[in-house]
Amino acid sequence: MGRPPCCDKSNVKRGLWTPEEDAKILAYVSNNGIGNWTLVPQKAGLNRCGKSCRLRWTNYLRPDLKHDGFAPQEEDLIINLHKAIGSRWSFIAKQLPGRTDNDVKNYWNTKLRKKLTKLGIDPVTHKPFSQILSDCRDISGLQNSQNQIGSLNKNIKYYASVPTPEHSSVLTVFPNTDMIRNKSVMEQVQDSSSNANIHSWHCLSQFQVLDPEIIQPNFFNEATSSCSSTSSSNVTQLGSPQSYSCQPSHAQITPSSSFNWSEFLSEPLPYPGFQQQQDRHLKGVLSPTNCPSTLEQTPQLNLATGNYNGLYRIGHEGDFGTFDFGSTSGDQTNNRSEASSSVSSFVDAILEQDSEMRAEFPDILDGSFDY
DNA sequence: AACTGAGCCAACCGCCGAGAC
DNA sequence: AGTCTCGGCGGTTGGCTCAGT
Repeated sequence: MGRPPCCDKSNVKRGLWTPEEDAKILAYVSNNGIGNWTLVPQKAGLNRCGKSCRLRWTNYLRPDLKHDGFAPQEEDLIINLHKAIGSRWSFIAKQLPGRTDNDVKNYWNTKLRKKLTKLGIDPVTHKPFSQILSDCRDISGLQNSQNQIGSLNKNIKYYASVPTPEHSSVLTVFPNTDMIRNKSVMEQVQDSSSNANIHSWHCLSQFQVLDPEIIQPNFFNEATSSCSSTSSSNVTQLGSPQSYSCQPSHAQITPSSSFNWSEFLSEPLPYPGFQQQQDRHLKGVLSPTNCPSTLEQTPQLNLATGNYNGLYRIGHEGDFGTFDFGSTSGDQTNNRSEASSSVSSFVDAILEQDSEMRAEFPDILDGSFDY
C-alpha cells in the first residue's frame, strides 16, 4: 500500500523551463498559493513532475529571491558559516535573505572555493595549507604524509602557481577573511595566558567571530538544535569517534531589528546542569590531545562576562552543541590558559608553522612534489 | 570562422525522515 | 507493521556562454 505516485516519471518533460511554463506556475501560485506540489502540474496544465515544479519555484520563481551577484558581506558570511558548520547549504541560505541553497552551493563551488584555495586556505578545513601539512606530519610523520594530504596537494599546487601578490605569503591574505575578526578575541585569549603549547594554539586558531551585524541570531538556535542531523560534513572527517548527545538550544530568540547582541550573548543557560554538561564535554574537547580534530565551533566573545560562547560539533555524525567557557570554572580557566600560545601573535604562529613546514618539506612548494 | 576548454548555473539525482495509506 | 510517496537536502551533471587559440 502507500500513496499513488505523483506522476509518470517516464512521461514528463525534463530540462530547462520555458517562459510559458514559468508563467503557468506563477499564475497557479498567485491564484492558489503553495500547497500540494504533486497536484500543481495537473492543475496548472504542465507536463512536469511535481518535484520539478517545486524546485523551479523555490530556486527561481519565488518573488523574494535575489538574482543579482553576491555582496562581499554575503561572501564573508558564507565563508564563516561554512567554516563553522560545513556544507549545510540550506541552513547557510536561511541566513542570506533572497538566496537559495542552490545559489549558495553554486557560488561556493564556482567562486569561493577557488578563491580560498588561491589565497592559500584549504576550503574544507579553512586552515592555511602550511598548517595542514604540518598537522599531517605531526600525526603520522613525514613517511606517511604524502598519502594523507591527497587533494590538498592539488590545491597547494594551484595556490602556489597563481602569480598573485597575495600568495607571497600564506598569511598576507588570511586577514581578509578571518584574522581581522579574530584578532581581538585571539589577542585577549593569548594575553590572558602565560604557559601554553603550540598544540593548544591549534584549538584557538580554529575560532572565529562572526559579524553580529550580518549573521542573524537564530543561527545558534538552529545550529544547536540540529542534533539529529545526518548530514556528513567534510569538516568533521577528522573528528573524534566519541559520540555525545547534545542538548537543546538555550536561547529562544527570534530575529528582530531591535535585537541586542550583548543581551543575546549574556543569555542565561537553559536549565540547571547545562553548564556542567557542557563543561564535561569541553573538558574533553579542549584537551591538547584531541583538540585540533574535534572542535567545530563559532565562539562568540561574551562582552558582558568575557567568556566565549559558541558551537561545537562532536563525532562523525556532526552533532552540535553549544559551549560557554571563560573565567567561571577552574577547569575552564586552565583550559583557556593551556589553549593560549607561546608565540606572540596569531600571525607569528602561522609564520612560525609556515617556515617550519617549508624547512621540512622543501620539495612541496618548489613544484617537484607531484602525483 | 571554427574549435576547444573553462566557467557557470539550472536542473536533476539519490538519499533520508516524516507521514500517508 | 509494512510499504510507499512527499518534501527537504546535499551532491552531481548537462548544456550554455565566452574567452583563448
